[in-house]
Amino acid sequence: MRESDPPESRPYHHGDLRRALVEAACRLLEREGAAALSLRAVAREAGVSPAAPYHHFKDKSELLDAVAHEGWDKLAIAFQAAREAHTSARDRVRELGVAYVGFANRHPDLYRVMYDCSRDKADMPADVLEDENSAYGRVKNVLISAGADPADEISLELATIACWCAAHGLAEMTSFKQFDPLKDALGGEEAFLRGVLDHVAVFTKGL
Amino acid sequence: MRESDPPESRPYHHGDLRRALVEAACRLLEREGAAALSLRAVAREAGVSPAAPYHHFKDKSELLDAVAHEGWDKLAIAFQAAREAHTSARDRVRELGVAYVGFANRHPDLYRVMYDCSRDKADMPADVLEDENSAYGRVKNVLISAGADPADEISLELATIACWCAAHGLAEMTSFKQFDPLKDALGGEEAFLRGVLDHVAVFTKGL
DNA sequence: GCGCTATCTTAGCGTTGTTAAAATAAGAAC
DNA sequence: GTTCTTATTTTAACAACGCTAAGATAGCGC
Repeated sequence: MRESDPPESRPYHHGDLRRALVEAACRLLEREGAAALSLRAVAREAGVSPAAPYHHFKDKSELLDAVAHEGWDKLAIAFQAAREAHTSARDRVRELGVAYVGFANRHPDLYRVMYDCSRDKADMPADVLEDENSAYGRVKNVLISAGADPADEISLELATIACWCAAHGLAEMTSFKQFDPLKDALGGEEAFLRGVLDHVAVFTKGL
Repeated sequence: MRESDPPESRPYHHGDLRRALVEAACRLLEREGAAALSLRAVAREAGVSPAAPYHHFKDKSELLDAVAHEGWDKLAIAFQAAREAHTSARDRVRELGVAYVGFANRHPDLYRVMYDCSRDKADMPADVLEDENSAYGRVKNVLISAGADPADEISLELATIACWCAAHGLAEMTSFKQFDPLKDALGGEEAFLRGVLDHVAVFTKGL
C-alpha cells in the first residue's frame, strides 16, 4: 500500500522507519520548504500513518533535532571542501565564511531548522562546538594558523565567536532584496559575501 | 462582556480594534512568549471573537507585521539612548552594537517576530534602512564619524552590513549556554558583548 | 506451537488559521 | 426621524495540525 515502492509493498514493520522519517523530512524541506514541514506531512511522505513517528520520536521537536543533526553533518562536509587551496591567512578565514553562508543559501530551510533547534535549546549541538574537526573548532584552528595567539584563550574564543556571529547574521540576511544593487555593483553574490566578510577583521588583535 | 473593563462594557464596535490587537499581541508576546502568539489568543486577549481580527488584518502575518513595526520603533528608541556619551569612534560603534544586542536580549520574542517577518519578505522594513535616523542609517553615520570615507559608498555599505550581521548573529546567539563560562571569565554579559564586538573591526579599511 | 513486546493503524481530542453567513451598530440620505 | 448602506463584529463551520489512547499486526524467544 505504498506508492513509491511498487513490487512487494512494504512489510508492516518498516525496518528502519526512524531513518526513513528523517530522510522524508529532509526531502520535504527541500521540496516544499520549512512551513510545510508538519509531522503529518513527514509521515505521509514516508508512507506511514500520522501516529507512527511517535514510536521513534518523543514529539515533533525531536524529529527536527534529528534533521538538524543531519544538517550540521552536511555543513561539516561543505567546510571540509573550503579548507584547502587558500594561502593567505585572511583568505582562509574569509573563505570559511563564504562556505558557511553559501551552505545556508543553498539549503535555507534546513539552515533555519538547524538554528531554530539550537535556539530552543539555547545551545548548539555539542559535537559542533567540541570536536577538533567540528565547524567551530575549524574556525578556531584557521585563526591560529593565521597568527592568533593560541595561548590567549579568551581572545581566541572571542574572535571565533565574532566570526561565527557575522557568518550567521550574513547567512540570514544575504537574501534580503535591499542588498541586490550592491551585489550587482560588486559583480555577484560571492563578491558581496567576500566584501562583507572582509570587514569582519578578527585579526586586529592578533596581527 | 469584557473582563478587564468592568463599568460600561465595551460597545459592539470597538473604536480602534486594530490598535488594541497589536497591543494585545505585544502583551502576549512578553507574557507568554512567541510560541503562544496565535491569532485566536490575540483575539482572546483583546476580548473579541476569533474572526474579528480579519476585518483589520488580511491574515495572521499581517498582524505580525504590525507587531514587528512596533518592535523596530522601540529599537530605534533604544538606539537613541546609546548614541550619546561616548567619545572614541571605536567605542561608539561598539556601544551601538551593545545597545542592539541588549534590546534583543530584553525582548527576545519580539526580536524574533521582527526578524521572522523580515525573512519572510526577504526585506527589512523600508524605514529601517532608508531613514536618516533609522537604525541602519545611524550605524552608517557613526562609521563616518569614526573616519570611514563617505565618498567610498560601496565600502561604507559593506562595513555597515558587516556591523549589522555581527550584531544580529550575536543577538541570536548570546543566550547560548556554551558561552556562559566565557561570560563568567570576563565578568558578565556586557563585557562578553564588548569583547565579541571588538573583534568585528570594521575600521581596518578606513583607519 | 505460545506468548511477549515492539511496531504500526484507526479513531479521536483540542487547537490552530481561515472563510461564509448572519447579527449589530453607526452614518448618510431623504 | 426613518430608511438604506456600509463597516464592524459574532457564530458556525472547515481543514489541518500535534498528540494520545486503543486496538491490530508481526517478529522473536521460548
